Amino acid sequence: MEPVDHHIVSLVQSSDGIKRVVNEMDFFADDRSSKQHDKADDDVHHHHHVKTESEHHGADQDDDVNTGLNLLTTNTASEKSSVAGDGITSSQNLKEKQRVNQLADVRAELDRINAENQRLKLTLNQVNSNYYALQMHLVSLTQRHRNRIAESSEANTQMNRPIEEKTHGEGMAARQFMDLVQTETKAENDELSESSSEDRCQELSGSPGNTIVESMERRLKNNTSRNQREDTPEGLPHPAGWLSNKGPKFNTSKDNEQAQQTMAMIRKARVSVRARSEASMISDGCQWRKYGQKMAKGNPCPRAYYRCTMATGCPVRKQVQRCAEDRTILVTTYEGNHNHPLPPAAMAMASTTSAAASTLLSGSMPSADHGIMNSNIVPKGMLPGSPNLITLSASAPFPTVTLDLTHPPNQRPLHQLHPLSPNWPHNISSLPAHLLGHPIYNQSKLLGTYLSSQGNNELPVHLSQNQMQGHPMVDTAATAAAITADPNFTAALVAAITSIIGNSHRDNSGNNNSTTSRNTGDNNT
DNA sequence: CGGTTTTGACCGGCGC
DNA sequence: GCGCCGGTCAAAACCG
Repeated sequence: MEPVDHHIVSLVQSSDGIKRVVNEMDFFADDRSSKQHDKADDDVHHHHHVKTESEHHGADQDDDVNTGLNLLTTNTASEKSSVAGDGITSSQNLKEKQRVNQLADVRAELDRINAENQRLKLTLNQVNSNYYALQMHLVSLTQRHRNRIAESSEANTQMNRPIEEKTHGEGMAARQFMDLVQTETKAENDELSESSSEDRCQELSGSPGNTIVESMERRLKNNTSRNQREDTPEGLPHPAGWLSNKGPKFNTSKDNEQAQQTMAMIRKARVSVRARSEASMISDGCQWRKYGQKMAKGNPCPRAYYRCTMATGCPVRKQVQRCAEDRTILVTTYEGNHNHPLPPAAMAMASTTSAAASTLLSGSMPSADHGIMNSNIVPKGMLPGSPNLITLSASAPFPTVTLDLTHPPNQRPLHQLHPLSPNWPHNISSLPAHLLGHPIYNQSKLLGTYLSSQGNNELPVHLSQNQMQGHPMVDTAATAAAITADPNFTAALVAAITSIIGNSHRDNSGNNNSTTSRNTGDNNT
């Protein structure tokens, strides 16, 4: 909303006689220097300019102060007459200026409040989404845990019962939750012989952005079968204090059907990552082979098509294209599911994009009841002064979630991103919350170590440990914060992966991006 | 020599 | 039916 007045200023400053008024209206001078007059901003300015015109028109009803509008084109004879010909005294001009200023001030305040309102709505929506996702995961974990308890010996039952009982408590502590996750993770490892190897492989695989979908599908499946046995999972904490009542629950077959339809739709979803990079392609840990390049309409930069070559027949594709407006931004769009386990490097990247996909998943659930997804559920520009991290769009045949990692670092200092800070951004806190317990979630530890290895003391360290010790949402969000706050995220990620993973997993991980390695010159490592 | 990139051809969907 | 467009194929070129 700030560019509104900024634009007013720039417009009126080009005129004679109104310049002083304009300067007084420049409430947002701080933003001026940071704004780029790219196409997107031009659109915003144009949008607000309409309001500016009406604003000035309203002022014209009281006084003949119409000069600002005419500045858009040329100074007309009528304008000159209105300024010089009517003999308006300086005091009247001053009053007029004051009125205009007050009007602009009120409008700016109104815009600001509206933006704040939208932001709060978004926050509420994200919180509900996070709670819903956690609910899904918790139901799955608790049910499996209960099954194990029923099948285990009494000794094991005595060990597990406290954990189970804790899950019944209202407002289960995160520490307890993570204990459960740990127990369940161990249980899953023990159950490897029970579950098919393919399923396990799927659990460990997934292209960036779709692993969470796979996981959620299985959780949904588990939840479905369990709901057939019992309507109310005992392990699910009561909504009060933990879950939102608005969160969709698959307690009926209708809900399950709808949810599975949603899953089918989401399976086709794409995850787009926007990151500033000089490289021709960001390194995400997978091996890719370029199979085509086309000039897409509306973008002078060619679009490159890659397919995953880490395993024969892997259906995962990705498209890489530079942003037309800002060619320093590289847009990578992933599609499909890996049919092979991912190396840690790829999973670290997946933890980022899966967060976006999970947001797509959770955020689309309510509207999915109608089979329609709202386009741009998170509109761009929703958060004044802060970057847009996640954008959902269903305008395409398949829903697309965009994870934006392109915001400048000085726009949101890292110290403001500390989880304990009151300035903790709500939009970031909505990120990968329900990666908890997901296999890729554990890779956050790697990512946190990567980031800390880059010498940035402000970045969260030992994320996984902290998450295991009772701050799952906060520190997972800190991971995303660290990612998004780092303008050179790709470089940091690649360097860290190379330094840490490369030693022990040199064979199948690290900077194994053939395309990137070939384009070493433009890789920002 | 094997894997990858390049690049024109080809295909299918979609709108007019 | 035709053209446009996005996506893919595949042969040739390229590279280590």
